[in-house]
Amino acid sequence: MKTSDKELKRAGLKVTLPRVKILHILEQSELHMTAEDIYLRLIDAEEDVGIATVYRVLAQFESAHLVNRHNFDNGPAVYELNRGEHHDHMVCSETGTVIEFHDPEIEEIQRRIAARHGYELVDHNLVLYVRKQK
Amino acid sequence: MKTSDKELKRAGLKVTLPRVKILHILEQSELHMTAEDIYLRLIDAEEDVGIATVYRVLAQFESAHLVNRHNFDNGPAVYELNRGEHHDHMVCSETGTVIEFHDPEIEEIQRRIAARHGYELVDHNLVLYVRKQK
DNA sequence: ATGCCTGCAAAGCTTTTGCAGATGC
DNA sequence: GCATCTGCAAAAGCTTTGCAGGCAT
Repeated sequence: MKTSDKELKRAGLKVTLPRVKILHILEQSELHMTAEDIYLRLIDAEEDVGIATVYRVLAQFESAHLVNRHNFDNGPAVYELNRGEHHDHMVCSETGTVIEFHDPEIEEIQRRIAARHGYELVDHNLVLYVRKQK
Repeated sequence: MKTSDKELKRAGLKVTLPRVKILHILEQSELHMTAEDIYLRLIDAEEDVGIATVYRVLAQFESAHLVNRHNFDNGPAVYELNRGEHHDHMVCSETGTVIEFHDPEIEEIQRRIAARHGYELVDHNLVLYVRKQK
């Protein structure tokens, strides 16, 4: 049994063709994919999977923490495989390029800000909108 | 002529009843309102304004930097009057309370992170999800 | 065999757009 | 008077849901 199959089992999900295919697509693709991106790849591969199933599977994967979903600005949601290391995103407002980064200092400051208000940090969402330097 | 009328003029917008009403509602309300919230207040006030106009006016206000739009998680977009001082948001994941904060240090670090990748910071979106300390 | 899973189509929800008439300047 | 603006309704874009049949275990 393949490791991706185990990941599905561990998440309490039956090992079905759509789920396996979608997991593989996420593993072998660019970082961020919309449900439609994934759907088109399935069509390309002659797999007969409906867009509704793509959304359902992605929602299940998200609950199981196999993937993370992001809502950049407006536009459709994008999904990325959860590879364990937390990171934030930087989006170029001109080209749409997405860069990932991680900064321990910024995370620490966030914790302090929350604490200053009597809270503890559970999660956060940080997106920098940037432009190429001239 | 009222100051809110001047704000509209300055933005290159004709002073029309829907625009004045929407601006007043934003001035006199809780921090974050959806287009529908605003629409309902207009209905309440017996103003005959369509939801399409609310969206159009809010988009114009956003272009004119009179309001800021945020997309928290999914759900509808929320709008808030631009009162000049930039701030970020902290949302309590248990009560839904929204707290505004501003931290110059975090802004500076963001600028540095962008610069480190050859970009300049245009804007950012930071939301902390927090929980009351025990 | 059974309960979970899927495709299809239809509906849902938020937001945008086309158009003919109304309004501000 | 003329361009801009507005309400209405319809469409668009993304996502969810109901249902009848299919598949994994």
